[in-house]
Amino acid sequence: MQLRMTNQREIILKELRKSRQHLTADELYERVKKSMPRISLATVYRNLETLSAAGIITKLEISGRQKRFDWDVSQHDHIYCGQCNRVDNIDFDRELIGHSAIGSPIGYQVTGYRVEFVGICSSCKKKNEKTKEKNQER
Amino acid sequence: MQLRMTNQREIILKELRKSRQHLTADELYERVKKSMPRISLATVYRNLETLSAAGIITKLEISGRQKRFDWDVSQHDHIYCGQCNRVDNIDFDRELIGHSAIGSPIGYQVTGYRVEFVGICSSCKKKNEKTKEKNQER
DNA sequence: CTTAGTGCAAACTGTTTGCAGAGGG
DNA sequence: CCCTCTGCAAACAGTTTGCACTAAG
Repeated sequence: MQLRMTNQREIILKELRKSRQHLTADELYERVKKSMPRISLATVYRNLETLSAAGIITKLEISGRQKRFDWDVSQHDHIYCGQCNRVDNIDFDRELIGHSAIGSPIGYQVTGYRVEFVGICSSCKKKNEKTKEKNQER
Repeated sequence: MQLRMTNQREIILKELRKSRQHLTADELYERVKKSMPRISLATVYRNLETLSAAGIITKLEISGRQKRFDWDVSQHDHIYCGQCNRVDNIDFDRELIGHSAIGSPIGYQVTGYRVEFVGICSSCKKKNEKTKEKNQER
């Protein structure tokens, strides 16, 4: 099966890369629609699937309901905001987890692992402080 | 808001603990139905939510579509089979990941992290070997 | 030309919710 | 008795799919 570089595929890829973020399919759909109003959400889903299968982008397996897609194919870890679900990259020394660290995998053949950090992003932090102030006013 | 120990809640909890596994809501529903046929899936969902909010069980934030629930409340990490999505516990020295290991969290206040191992479970491994043999026969 | 890709609508999966009635404490 | 919990059905969110048509190579 060979890949064709269609117009929609090109725009999807361009928008994802331009965003420098970890977008969901529908976030990307909203952006792509601006330059290609008749594109369908299904096409966005299909292309994200195809592109990640081809290794051109990465599908993020992250806690939470929505899948996110990463224009950055190099291996790295993520942190997500427990409040707004925003995802960002995080520097983290993966070497720390050697295979020696793994105990009894009960018959599993371990093929990999993911480290996922949780936190509160700066904009939610600010939001919370404002809410707190408001509550104190009452 | 206080918790009532209803019949259905008790059975749900009992079945989850009895299973010694990391069940999804509908797997649990199937089991509970045997002793309480008129229970609804919504009740199972509601109770799993309530019980995990109360800290009596744990809701697993695991890659993949379905949520799973763990009768074991103590902190531990998991490994899941990339093929059948089965989830098991894994021994892993969490001390290895000190906060020192974390690089630039770009304004995040880090509250925690999850380590999730991926692999192929023993029964899928066997299944694969059999399939391979069959293919060689042809 | 051939066949991968598209838009649309409809299906599907996992989960949540509104409501009226049931039953724990 | 009160108020949380239940069963049911319907709604919901995110994603996938069948189909006839379009367009890339």
